[in-house]
Amino acid sequence: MPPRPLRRTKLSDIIVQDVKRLIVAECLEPGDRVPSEPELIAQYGCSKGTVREALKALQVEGLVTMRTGPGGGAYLADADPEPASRMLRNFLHFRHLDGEGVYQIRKVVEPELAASVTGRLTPERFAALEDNVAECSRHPETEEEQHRQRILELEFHNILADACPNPLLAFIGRFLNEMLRDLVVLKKAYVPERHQFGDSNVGYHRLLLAAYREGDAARVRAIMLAHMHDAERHMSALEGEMANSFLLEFPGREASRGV
Amino acid sequence: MPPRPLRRTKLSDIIVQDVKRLIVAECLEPGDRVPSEPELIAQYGCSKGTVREALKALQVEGLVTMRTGPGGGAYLADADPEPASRMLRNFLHFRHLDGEGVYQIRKVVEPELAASVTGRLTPERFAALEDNVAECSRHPETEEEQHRQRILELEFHNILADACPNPLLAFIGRFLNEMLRDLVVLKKAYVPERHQFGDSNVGYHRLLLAAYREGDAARVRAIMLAHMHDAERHMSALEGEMANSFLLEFPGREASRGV
DNA sequence: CCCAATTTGTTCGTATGTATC
DNA sequence: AGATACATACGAACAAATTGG
Repeated sequence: MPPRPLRRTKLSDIIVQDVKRLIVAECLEPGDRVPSEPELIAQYGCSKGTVREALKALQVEGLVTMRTGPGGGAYLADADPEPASRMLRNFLHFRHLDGEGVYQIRKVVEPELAASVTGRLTPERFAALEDNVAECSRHPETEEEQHRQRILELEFHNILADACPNPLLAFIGRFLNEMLRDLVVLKKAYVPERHQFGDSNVGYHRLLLAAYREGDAARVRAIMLAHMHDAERHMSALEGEMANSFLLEFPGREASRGV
Repeated sequence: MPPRPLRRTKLSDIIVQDVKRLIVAECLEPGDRVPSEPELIAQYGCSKGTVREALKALQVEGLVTMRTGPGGGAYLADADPEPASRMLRNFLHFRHLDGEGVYQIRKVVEPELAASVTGRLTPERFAALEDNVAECSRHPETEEEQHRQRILELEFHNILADACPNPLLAFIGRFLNEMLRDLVVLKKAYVPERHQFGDSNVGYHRLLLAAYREGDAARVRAIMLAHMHDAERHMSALEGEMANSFLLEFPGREASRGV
């Protein structure tokens, strides 16, 4: 008989790993059922609290969602970049990443991303891009509206990311936009006289649309590169250091889902 | 008066958010104490299980580590890219990312990363790079050793990432290497006759070292770009589709910590 | 509309392992 | 070695949410 069970690895962690193995072994897809609380309790002969911790971990990792009621339980969540994005912000909270750092990456990523979606823009996305440009072209009446336009300008790049067939490249692009968005939102020392920044951005966006219509990937890449250099210049003139509170959720962040 | 307390958001999630707010408000750093189980129980007037779930969530997010015994409790973990990396793999498990996709990003990220560390390599890192090249130059006796050399070749790029002052750029570089590493580890259909791939890689690494010694960032960038194009060529000839089991932990993955 | 079944969410009490003093 | 403080784990119960009759 085993006098000491001697588990050095916590049981809940084992359950987490086993469920992950189950997911890949059974080729489960989003929406499929994974073992529920009672099932896991029976399978591992442990208490409710233990399996709840395991399910909580899977939940935080964005792999499952829990539903109450009959037919409820744990279900495989559909792929969501949010958990990865959140963890990456957690990580960066303890490092210092400034606007310069964001643009160092943006200058190489955005041109590649933009060029790669040439000829892949659906009419819907084209319309969304044109709507975005139109919305950003209006002269802002209030300072708040100007603020909103800045965020909308970033949405232009998110639409391009949505069209990008490379999921990792799209993720990186969206994440960079998110970083810049937080910076804009946080920026109290917002300088109104710099609305020429917005004009400059919209100008580049218009050039990009023209290049997309002609399907000229090389020109798209060149325009986007120039756009990034220009934006970096405006940005570095504006801000000192990027605010380091990536741990927090800001109002309106969840609004950037989809489109 | 409120007849129904009506918590629509789960209490454990509120605790998680509050603790995060506390971390940024108090400017806590890795190693600092965060409220322990009994403290949170008293503060929120809830049960153990609830605060345990909250702490579990913070643990999965890589923000805290738990210690037992007197003076134990929850402590702020030092910044670790692993949780973000894990979540990103979770996300990509449900998308399809192939070798081509990895190299699309690698071709723009690695040259930028490599160029940015020019003049920033400490003697220790220089020695590590030279050791790496020496180790990879030895003619592999067994197939297993050849396999190990491939992984070591990726380590060359990780050393460069360690020297990169941009934390996000470094993370992306390391993550791409991790993806390729999993591909190499998984690759059963490993083709031994392609050991010229290794020779090619080591050749580029030697050229990079020479350019670093001269502090020529432009040449570093050019060499790395050529290196990536060459590696992509070898890679795409080798593999069909990248294995999609990023959820799992592979043996030896934890060995990639540091250096 | 209510009632009943099902499943998660939460609480209390208790016991055990483990590290510190 | 013993006492303390903390996480870890178990079990039984109740509350809340959801579904279907």
